Amino acid sequence: MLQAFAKLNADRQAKVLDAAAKIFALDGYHPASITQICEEAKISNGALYKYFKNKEDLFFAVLDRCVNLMVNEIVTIYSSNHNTGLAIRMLLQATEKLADNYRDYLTIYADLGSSSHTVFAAETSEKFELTVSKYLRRVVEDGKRRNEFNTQLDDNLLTFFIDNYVMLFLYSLVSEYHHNRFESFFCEGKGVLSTKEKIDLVMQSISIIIK
Amino acid sequence: MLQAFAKLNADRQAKVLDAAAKIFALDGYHPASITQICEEAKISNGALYKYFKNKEDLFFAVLDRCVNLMVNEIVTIYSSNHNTGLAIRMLLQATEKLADNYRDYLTIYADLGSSSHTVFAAETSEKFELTVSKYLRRVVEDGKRRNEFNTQLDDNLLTFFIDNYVMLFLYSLVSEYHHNRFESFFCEGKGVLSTKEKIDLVMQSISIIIK
Amino acid sequence: MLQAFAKLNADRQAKVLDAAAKIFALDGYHPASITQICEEAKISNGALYKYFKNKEDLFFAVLDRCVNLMVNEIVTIYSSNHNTGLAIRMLLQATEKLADNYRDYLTIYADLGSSSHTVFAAETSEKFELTVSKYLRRVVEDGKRRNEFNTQLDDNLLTFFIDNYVMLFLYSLVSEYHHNRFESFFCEGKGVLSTKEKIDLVMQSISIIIK
Amino acid sequence: MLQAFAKLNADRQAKVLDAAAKIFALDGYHPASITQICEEAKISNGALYKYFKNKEDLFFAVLDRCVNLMVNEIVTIYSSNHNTGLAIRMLLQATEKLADNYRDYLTIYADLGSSSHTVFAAETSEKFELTVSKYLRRVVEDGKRRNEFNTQLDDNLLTFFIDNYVMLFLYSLVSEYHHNRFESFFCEGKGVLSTKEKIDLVMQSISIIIK
DNA sequence: GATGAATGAGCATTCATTCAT
DNA sequence: GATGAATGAATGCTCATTCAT
Repeated sequence: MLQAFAKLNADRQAKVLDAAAKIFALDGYHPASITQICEEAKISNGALYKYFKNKEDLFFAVLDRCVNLMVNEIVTIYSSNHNTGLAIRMLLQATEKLADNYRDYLTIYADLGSSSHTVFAAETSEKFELTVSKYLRRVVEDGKRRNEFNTQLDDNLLTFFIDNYVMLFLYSLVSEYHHNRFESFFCEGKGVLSTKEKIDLVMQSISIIIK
Repeated sequence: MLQAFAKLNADRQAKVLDAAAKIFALDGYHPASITQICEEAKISNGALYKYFKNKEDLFFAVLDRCVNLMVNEIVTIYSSNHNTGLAIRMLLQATEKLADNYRDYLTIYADLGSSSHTVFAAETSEKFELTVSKYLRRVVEDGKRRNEFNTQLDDNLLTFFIDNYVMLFLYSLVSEYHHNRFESFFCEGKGVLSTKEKIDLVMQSISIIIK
Repeated sequence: MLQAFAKLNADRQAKVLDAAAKIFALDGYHPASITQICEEAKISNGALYKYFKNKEDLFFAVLDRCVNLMVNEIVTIYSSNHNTGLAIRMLLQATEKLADNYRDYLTIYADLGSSSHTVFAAETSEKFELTVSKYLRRVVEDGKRRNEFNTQLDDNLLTFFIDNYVMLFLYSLVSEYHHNRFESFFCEGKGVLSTKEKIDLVMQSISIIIK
Repeated sequence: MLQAFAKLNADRQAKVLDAAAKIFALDGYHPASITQICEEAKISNGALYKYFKNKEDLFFAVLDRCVNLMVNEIVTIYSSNHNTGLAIRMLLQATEKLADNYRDYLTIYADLGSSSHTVFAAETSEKFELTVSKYLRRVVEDGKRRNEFNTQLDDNLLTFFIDNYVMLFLYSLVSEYHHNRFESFFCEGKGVLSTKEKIDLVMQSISIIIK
């Protein structure tokens, strides 16, 4: 990101990044075309290159916004103090909210694991994963203190357990492939599960470990 | 896939598809270059277009082989009749074996969820997922019959529960990103978990539901 | 230059290099456009990049041909054995011939001294300069042996002396600027000096040192 | 050059032109970038286009200053009245001084002969060449009057003779290429000739025609 | 008057695909 | 049947120039 972009007002910044996010989410990094992004953002090609050094620089800026949006969403629920089940449900709902408001960013985040994005993944994902796992670790510790778990699994395994669900739930919100996979277990490919129902199913599944 | 390719002997077919798989696995579908694939396969550019209509057609052929290899691996353990824990462990080990012998194909499979591959995912993934979930459903049913579970979760949720672990374990074998995520729960990014240890951790986690 | 170009028959090679030379001569390296060169050569954009790694690679190929053509021309007069005056005149006539048959290459050669071409000059110019100065040194040595000089200047200075004329004569053949400068001394900018006349003037001037 | 530039005080004018000269000298006209020039001159992009109609207009302004600086330098030695040898040496020293104080301008001047600068050469070079050749003609006439020449060459050829040396000496001061060529005659590429030594060599060479 | 953000035509280069041999 | 040379549309990117402020 270059100086010129930092100087833009937040609205215009968001407009450009959202346009880029849209195209990157649709096609992935490599097939996404700068021309298309410029059209979407309604700025000229030259303007984009005043804002960002190159395509990669733009992508990193999108990833940055991506992480910020996601981390913010977690932060809003962070200080809450609920019982284990509710705390987990709130994380799932925060994820749902992200998918509603910032679907493109969430899609990009979910794509970071794919091989063509390996190069970009490292720094980016860590920040979000750290936020989520910090949240979950607190949930686990609080839960243990309150004696709400009915299992002897250590904290690491419990956090891992819950995070797996959160991750695959997140994927199912933005990837057709993962959505289909999710549904295949419950409605034999009829494609009718709403997000609310998915949350309920995840919660039922997680409830194994909760008293 | 065109007639000309079908007529090739199996070895030559495998050589071409393996070469394509290697390049597709490395870069993802779009960045992968036909020229590179031809070089890897030691065939001429023209030959490739005698075998496949276009890049997409080639990719589908790779996906086909991908699914066959993976399904075969599951099929070899299908008829076995073990207690629930061992049956699940065998599935994880089958996955490990795939990563050892056909890493490129497994990588491609793991990439199918990403947005730039959405177009290709539908038909392909279903077949493998179906095989796995059929296997797991039998494991669940057998386990219930033998009263090896200590939970009231219905069959769907149990299958879903186990499959989630299998899926993320699979991802962790081929995606650096998912491998790091996996480790982050257990060794704070020191990057030292072997596949065997990962299997043990997954098994510990899954053991919650087994008596 | 890539393999693909080496495989082309000499005619086609020449056609491509001549087209490139024409454009490079007209505009200089940087302003010259690949598109224009392709049009001139009547080959597709893609073909050019099968033949040469990039614009620079193409330019070096042109420079190579340039030096070869020029060196060849000198070589044809090399073995001759004339008195000093005639030997020098033959060098000037060889240069004239180059300007007639390969004007674009000679133009490019003359441009190598300009700052935007500094990067390319080193290897290229040396070869031609060496050929010329080897020729002139022999002329000087032979002349001295035959006692045809009426000056005590050492061999280096004599060679330098003659080469200066050759160089500026060469420049005057391809650069409007140098042609005008040349004429300014003799016909007050009327622009009427033929190449033959220029050779005569140079020979008159050089004749100072010859008995 | 636009009105706005003419209104600037001389210092500011020089600052802008010197900046432009620096960049033009470094890269040649076409590759030189307006942005870089503005940065060098510490003025805004917009300001430059208030001062000059376009890049070409700016270049002409630089050429104008170029010629003025060079002509001035010659003018300072013009009225002197020395013997032929010294008069010529003074011209070479004036050239050396130009290279010391206004290297960029001298570089640009030396580039005017190259094909990408043909468009700009005409008007510009004439003025300087005229000054030089006027100076040399006077030197030649004075020399003849004083009977200092030992040759029958007519005035034109004598002026041409001397000017050739001056020109190539000038080139050798600003063009690596011509410097190397110069040295190649005297020190076999060891790259050790100082400007003073070059002047001495030129003077030795020219001394052929002086009694 | 001065700024510097915005423009968009133009560039070098790549690559899936075709087709004459 | 097989080859690999040729194609040309499309890409990321640059830069002289304009113009609202």
